[in-house]
Amino acid sequence: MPVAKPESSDSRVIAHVDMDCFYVQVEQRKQPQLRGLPTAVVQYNEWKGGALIAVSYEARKFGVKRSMRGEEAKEVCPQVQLVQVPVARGKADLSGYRNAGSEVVSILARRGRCERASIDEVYLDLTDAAEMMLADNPPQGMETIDEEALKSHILGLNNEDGSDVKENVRKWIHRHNADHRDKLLACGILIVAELRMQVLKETEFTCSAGIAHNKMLAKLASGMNKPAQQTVVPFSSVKGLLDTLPIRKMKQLGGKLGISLQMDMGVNTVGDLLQFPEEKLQERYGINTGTWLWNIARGISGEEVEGRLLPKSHGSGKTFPGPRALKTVPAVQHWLNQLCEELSERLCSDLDQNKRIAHTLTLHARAYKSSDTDSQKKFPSKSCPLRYGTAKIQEDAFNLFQAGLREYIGFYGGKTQGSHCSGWGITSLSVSASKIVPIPSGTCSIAKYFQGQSTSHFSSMQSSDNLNTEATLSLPSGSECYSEVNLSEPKIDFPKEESWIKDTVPDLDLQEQKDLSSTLSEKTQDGFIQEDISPLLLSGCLEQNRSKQQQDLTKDESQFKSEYKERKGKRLKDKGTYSIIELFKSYNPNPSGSFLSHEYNRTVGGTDASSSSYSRDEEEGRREAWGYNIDEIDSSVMEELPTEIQDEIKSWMQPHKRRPNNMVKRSCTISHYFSPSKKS
DNA sequence: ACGGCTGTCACT
DNA sequence: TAGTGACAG
Repeated sequence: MPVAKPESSDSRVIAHVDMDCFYVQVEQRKQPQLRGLPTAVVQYNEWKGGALIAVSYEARKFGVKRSMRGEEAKEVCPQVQLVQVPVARGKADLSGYRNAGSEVVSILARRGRCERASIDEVYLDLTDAAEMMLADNPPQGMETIDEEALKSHILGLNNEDGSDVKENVRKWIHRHNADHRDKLLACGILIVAELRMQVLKETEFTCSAGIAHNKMLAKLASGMNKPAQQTVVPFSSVKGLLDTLPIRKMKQLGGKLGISLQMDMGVNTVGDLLQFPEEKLQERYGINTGTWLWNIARGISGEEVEGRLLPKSHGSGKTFPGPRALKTVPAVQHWLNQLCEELSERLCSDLDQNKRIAHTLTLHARAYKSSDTDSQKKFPSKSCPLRYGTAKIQEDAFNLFQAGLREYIGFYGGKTQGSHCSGWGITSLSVSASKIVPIPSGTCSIAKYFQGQSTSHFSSMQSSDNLNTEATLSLPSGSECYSEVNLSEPKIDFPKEESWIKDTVPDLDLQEQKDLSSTLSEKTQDGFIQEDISPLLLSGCLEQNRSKQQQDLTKDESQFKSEYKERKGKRLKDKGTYSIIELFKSYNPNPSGSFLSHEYNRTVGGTDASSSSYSRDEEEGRREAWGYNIDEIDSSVMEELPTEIQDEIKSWMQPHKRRPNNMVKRSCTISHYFSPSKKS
């Protein structure tokens, strides 16, 4: 359910940039001969020509639509060029599109806070850039306005018949008597036009954009004139825009909530919403959503543009529709292995390129169960701490699947009362990695400190310091080491054939069932420290990049594990006497240089800030990734450190400023421009 | 037999 | 928390 956020200001300049039929453009850049031709991107060509997932504007003119099959598209447009999505490991591989999206983001992030909203959409907060332009070189004083900016669409601008549209736009941008908000938007027009031209020049991709005072309106506007155009929503046009806008066109109202508004409340346009008092909406839809609805009816949306250039999770999944459903455990395992391979690859790239580590692995599946009492039961999602390394991810994912399957099948091991074997089938599988946090980069002074005071012992092991600090200081709570307990659990050996349930799943009594299905969650509640496993996790990824002679490390892993456990216990017990310095000195699981050494050099070299690929907020996230409350660090430990380092640690530990979830505030700055009764 | 594959967010 | 569901493109 949507939630209302207070609006920080009603004169922000927010842009929403939306790539035009992005997948098509990516394919056309690969194959320039396709440019200008009606083109569509399809995935899985086997069945009815595959499903269309992107359609060029040329093809749309012929009536080709997304959600058509390739064959249908050929019927309405015989000359349509169908390009297949790349396939890897037997599944669609979207990495080319993801990477292309990153190219775009890195350009758009140049002028202000930038939020990657999806693979092909971005929000920008250009308020500061616009204010600066207004102060230094306001559009009102410019002699010429860029051609691309003049092609903008300005909602509410009176274009009488025969009038020169561009000339009207030029006048609007040049107006001296405009209010502050419109002048800011005028700056936004110029900035966004420039950014879009940059994108075109550097990536060959066109995009469309909306420019307004908040995200909701910007998003609405970006879709109004496509492709390759931009649309502006001046403050004064908001009411007129929303009045007749079909309610389902609003973001978040395209689903059940929108239907309910229509069916239950008779609301067909956003304007229709205005007649309902806030209390009525809250009564029907809850306090948060009620206020949110009341706000959006008035064009109020306080959502901030989050500075985030990178995704918060990675996933890899595949569906197995109908007859293709997976019916044996080995078949599931095979596909899980493929999915995990892809996921692992992406996690390693993320670690390599962005210095981020994912902490949670989740398995999702959909299943059907014929001949059973509750066949609509959902296959449960399961998650566990994520260990790096393809084989480990595969192993963990498979265990999650088995845990889910046991729960899904239920107490009787798949047998119904009539001792009839119940068939199950898996119709979709996906694995995802979440809780991705940056490896703290703030270790600069710590690294210097130890480099300075240590002997050869330390200097030869610089690269692992990063890991160690991360490992020992991070987030409390979570599991000790999932791998040690859960993975050594007895596993069921499945036969290759379909009837394994009948043949091999032992009949378990109630208590056993309970134990099995709750194993995963129980093991994570032991009060140990999640990041204790980090170096182990990482060693999995390191393995892949490491040369042979470095592998001696791996064989010491179990020893390292138990030492680690000891130390951790000690730390928890002897809180007052344990030294942070001891922690730093004692772990050196990776004596040779790893890929992390380059990160180390970068930060120590002091050139990090300029070369960082993080947005400002992500840099903050890096510091916050430690997630420690300063109070939780024993003062005697802190005192051992030089003040310089104490200060740095304190700076990472600053608590989040966060509003409680149910705090609903409303800005009336916009609302008082609307007439509805007492509310303003 | 399904739109497939991703991704985010809020609720409980 | 972990797990679920809604929504989007």
